[in-house]
Amino acid sequence: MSNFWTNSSAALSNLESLLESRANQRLRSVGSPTSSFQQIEMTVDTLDAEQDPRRRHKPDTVFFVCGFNTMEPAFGEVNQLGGVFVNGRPLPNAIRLRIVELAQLGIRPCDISRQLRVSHGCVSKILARYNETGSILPGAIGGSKPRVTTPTVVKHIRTYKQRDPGIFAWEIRDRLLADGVCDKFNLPSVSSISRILRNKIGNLSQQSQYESGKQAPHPPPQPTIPYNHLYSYPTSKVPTPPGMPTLPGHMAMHRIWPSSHSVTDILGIRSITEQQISDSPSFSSAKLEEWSAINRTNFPPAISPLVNGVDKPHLEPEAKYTQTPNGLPTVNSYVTAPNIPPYHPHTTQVSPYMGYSATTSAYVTGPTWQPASGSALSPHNCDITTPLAFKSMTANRDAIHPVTASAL
DNA sequence: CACGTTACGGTTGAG
DNA sequence: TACTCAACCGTAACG
Repeated sequence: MSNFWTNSSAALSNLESLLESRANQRLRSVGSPTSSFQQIEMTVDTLDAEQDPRRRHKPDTVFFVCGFNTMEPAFGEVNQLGGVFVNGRPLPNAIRLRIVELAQLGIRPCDISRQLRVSHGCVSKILARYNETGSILPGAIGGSKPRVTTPTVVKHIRTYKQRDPGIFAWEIRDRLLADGVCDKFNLPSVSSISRILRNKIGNLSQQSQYESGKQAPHPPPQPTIPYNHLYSYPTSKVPTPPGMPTLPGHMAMHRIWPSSHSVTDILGIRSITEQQISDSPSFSSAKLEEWSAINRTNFPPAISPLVNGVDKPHLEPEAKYTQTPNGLPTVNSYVTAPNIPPYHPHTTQVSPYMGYSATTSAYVTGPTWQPASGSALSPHNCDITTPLAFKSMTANRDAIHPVTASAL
């Protein structure tokens, strides 16, 4: 264990210098800091929007770089570790990814917490979620539960009322349960049923009194989709990625996590591998299997070879998000600061100017460029840089995301 | 000291 | 359009 710790620390150290020089080189190559930041912002916003259709028209919490964006600047708070966060909003994907990557390198959560200046509870939560779902991404925020009184339920209520105009709302409720139309979780309240009877069915009972004698008996209500199905994100909200088989109903019961949303895909591995395959017929399919064979459940941090190599099966939980195959973060691409600035617990409202730009990855810290405000605070400014996992992938990634790459 | 859990104050977005 | 409410968030504190 201690060996691993030593090794990973050394590796990390080497990697830091490697990436720092690489990032600095890139920054020089793109010109002014302004253009760099703007490019990063564009890239990051696009990527996040692609990852989460619910944010498609609205960027995630944006840590706008002061003076680089005409939009309203975001403000953050400083936690006890000196990291900047926005209350109520998820950490940027870059940070989330870093957490997972560092854990994969065998770095202890407490150390990750300190390095990234994220509370240990948050680190714990993100790692636990990653272990469970394979995704680093936050859950879907906001929205409402699906309505209980679905058209199917209303239809059945109508049927009951037609068959027995004198039926009470509570009896309807019982029958909905008994017939399997609803379960205890999505059973409408008596008041809801009354409201349906009043508003949606109206004079039906009266009408059916006249007609019931003539009508053929209604077929018994067919048990319909259980609530779980309803409560899980409706499949209509889960666009099936191109080339991905549509999930069978029982699969949709779970929160589907398309692999397009996995760390692997966020990092662009699939794109890379696919590209390699298409570009090079000789690319062994075993390579792909290699990726996919690495099961997330074999997550022991010190053992699992690559966080980025952990590909998610297509049927993993969490269907809320979609992501383009190139849902690539620029995680590995932020300029590191040689030293972590001291924690200044002055005000609780600071502008995370030098922070990670926005949502996904790319964030730039350190002395490369200083904001006009002179704020030394950099959210999650840390001295850990790129994971080892993708060292060999960077060239390919650059090709895939020229904008992102050029910004760094 | 490390870490899992939870209360809290906050944001978000469908209904 | 404004509001509600239940989902989520990360932090801080506790054990």
